[in-house]
Amino acid sequence: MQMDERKRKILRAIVLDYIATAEPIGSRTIARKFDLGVSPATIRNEMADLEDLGLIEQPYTSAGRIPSDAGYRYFVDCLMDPQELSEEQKKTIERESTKQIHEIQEVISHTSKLLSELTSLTSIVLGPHKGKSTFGKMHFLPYQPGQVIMVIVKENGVVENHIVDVGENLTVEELQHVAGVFNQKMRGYSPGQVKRSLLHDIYSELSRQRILIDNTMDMLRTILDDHDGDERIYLGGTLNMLNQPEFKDLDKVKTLFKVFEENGSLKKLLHPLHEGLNVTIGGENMLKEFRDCSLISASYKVNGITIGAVGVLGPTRMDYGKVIAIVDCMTRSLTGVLTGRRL
Amino acid sequence: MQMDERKRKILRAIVLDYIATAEPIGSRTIARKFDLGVSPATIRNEMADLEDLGLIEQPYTSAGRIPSDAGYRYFVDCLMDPQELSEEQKKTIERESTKQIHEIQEVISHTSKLLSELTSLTSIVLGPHKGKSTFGKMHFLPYQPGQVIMVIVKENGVVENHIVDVGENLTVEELQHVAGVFNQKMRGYSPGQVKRSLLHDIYSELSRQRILIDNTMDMLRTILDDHDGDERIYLGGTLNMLNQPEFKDLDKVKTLFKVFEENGSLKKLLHPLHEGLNVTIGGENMLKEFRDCSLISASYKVNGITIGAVGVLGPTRMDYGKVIAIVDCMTRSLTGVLTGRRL
DNA sequence: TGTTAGCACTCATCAAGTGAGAGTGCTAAC
DNA sequence: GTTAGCACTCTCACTTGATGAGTGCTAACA
Repeated sequence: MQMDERKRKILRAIVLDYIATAEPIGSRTIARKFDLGVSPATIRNEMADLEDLGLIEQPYTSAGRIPSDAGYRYFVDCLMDPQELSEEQKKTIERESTKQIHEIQEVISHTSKLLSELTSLTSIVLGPHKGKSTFGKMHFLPYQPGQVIMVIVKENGVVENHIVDVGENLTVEELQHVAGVFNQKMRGYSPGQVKRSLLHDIYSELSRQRILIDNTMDMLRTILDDHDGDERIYLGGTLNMLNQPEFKDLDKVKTLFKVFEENGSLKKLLHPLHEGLNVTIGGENMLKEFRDCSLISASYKVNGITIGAVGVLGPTRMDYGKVIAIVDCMTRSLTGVLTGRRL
Repeated sequence: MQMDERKRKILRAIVLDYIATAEPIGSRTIARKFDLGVSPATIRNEMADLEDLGLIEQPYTSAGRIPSDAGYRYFVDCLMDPQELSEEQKKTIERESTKQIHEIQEVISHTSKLLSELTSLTSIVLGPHKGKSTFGKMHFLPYQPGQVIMVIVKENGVVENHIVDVGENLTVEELQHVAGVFNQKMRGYSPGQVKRSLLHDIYSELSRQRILIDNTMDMLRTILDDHDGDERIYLGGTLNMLNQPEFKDLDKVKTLFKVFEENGSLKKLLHPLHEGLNVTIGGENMLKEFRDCSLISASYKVNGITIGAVGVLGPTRMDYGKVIAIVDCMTRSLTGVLTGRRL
């Protein structure tokens, strides 16, 4: 059995109506709402075929039909008219995106908020990963008696500072000497890679400042080995999920929000995606908790290099056309805002 | 009508049983479960009195009774036996509190997590406010061509760093000169307080570095005027609320979580509290969304000065004795961990 | 041969009704 | 002052029946 034009029209009608109403749709309703020029009986026959093809299903005997995952997939791939955002919406995105250009974190979190507001769904944004977290350069600055500020510049350009206990008061020259040795020996390494010999070198060159060295190495370990610090997950509009009729069941809400809470799995969800825009429908999803959800995601770039991703999560019954258009526009805008900017 | 010993016993029984079962409790059940030595009928008479006193109420005619807000209040103030944590629990708190002593943020967020786990309720922790965010000292460090790292030490000891565009390449000496002027003129001021005259001084002393000055002042404004940066709210175990029978209604969950999302109101909730431990029951609460909730909160100190607060939020029907003991122990432990430490 | 009308059948949903159970207030006896 | 007894109330869970939407099948139709 093959899909013909009429089957396609009927499937399209079912998907569109179900997206709009969240109610199973019957042959009669299709005939009434969509002008296909055939009677409900004919539509019934076609629907039986569509069910055999696995594109639609019945929640229970003698209810209307709803699209299956495969049905949504067919719809997204073949039936959907590509949707354009209105000029007004585009302008909103442009305006909002360029509003907070101060810190990159603000840009990202603002993006997340905007996405969830525009779609009335949940947005998941994977913050920029910033290249390898290896040692670049170090400075010491005076702080309090017995303590100094250690400023670390990582090789990817990220700057962090921490307070380090010195042990006893050291002179500016001594501090500069210590920093100099670190800078000379450690560039490009992570503490895990620092070989015994190297550490030995540092110790032997700097005998008196043992406490400082130990504390500094401790600090470096926590700073540089902390891979979670980069790539933060930003969630927006999680509450929107509660408005979806598919989540009027408390247990579903619980399992869903549990996933939101531990964002490790969310990272996995967004990570392995291909370049450009992806649509993941229902069971195609890696997380079983998201079996009833679809994810529209896309990667964003800085200076041509993919460094993060944004996604919109909603029930499988979502307005794919609209959401895809919004996500697409958003990543373009984000890429535009970020390009030419130092992270 | 006065409270006598028997009335107290009955009220206590009602509160305890309702806390445990979440079901209205009748005279017969009280007589059976609690050994008061009187018959259900007598208890009924006493319950009628307690209802007249406003301490208990009936959800509907001929259901059992449940405590009113006033009933809980009486229970907490007069009837509750002060509860001690088991040695094991105390040890857990001690051990967990001292585990993450690295960053103060980690200590706080860990506290929040621990609190919600121990109570199976929602924890709200108000992070430390760090005194006045006024200018303390500034350093410049080399970064990229045309950019420098500006390190700001605020008067409260907080250190932050930001990248500043220099305009053109300046020498280390020039940078030090700029920093020196800032350090001399601005200590103790917030940018809002910087008078025109002072700014004029800085400009006139540093003619060539106009771009650097402008960018630096911009940065300072955002860094020092950002009051929200301090006093972050940490939430833990929000999902625990979903396990409470009083929140099996989705609409309640929605309004509750809406409050969690915008943490401005949460700050208000914790802020105006007195020193030491507070119990806020049901309608006593400032937020109408929390009318069905009680909040056990306490402030914590560093070196004798109150700098933040922790709270546990649950349904009015919560185990006050246990939660109070936990919150109390927790703030003590937190105070202990933080005391002697620089923020 | 594809399309349509008719019809019997299925199933969820809703409203009304019913009985059990828990609890109360009142009264009268102890 | 306390208690037993009793009529009464109200919720809850369950049943029942009507309704309506929708289906699949069959036979007639173009």
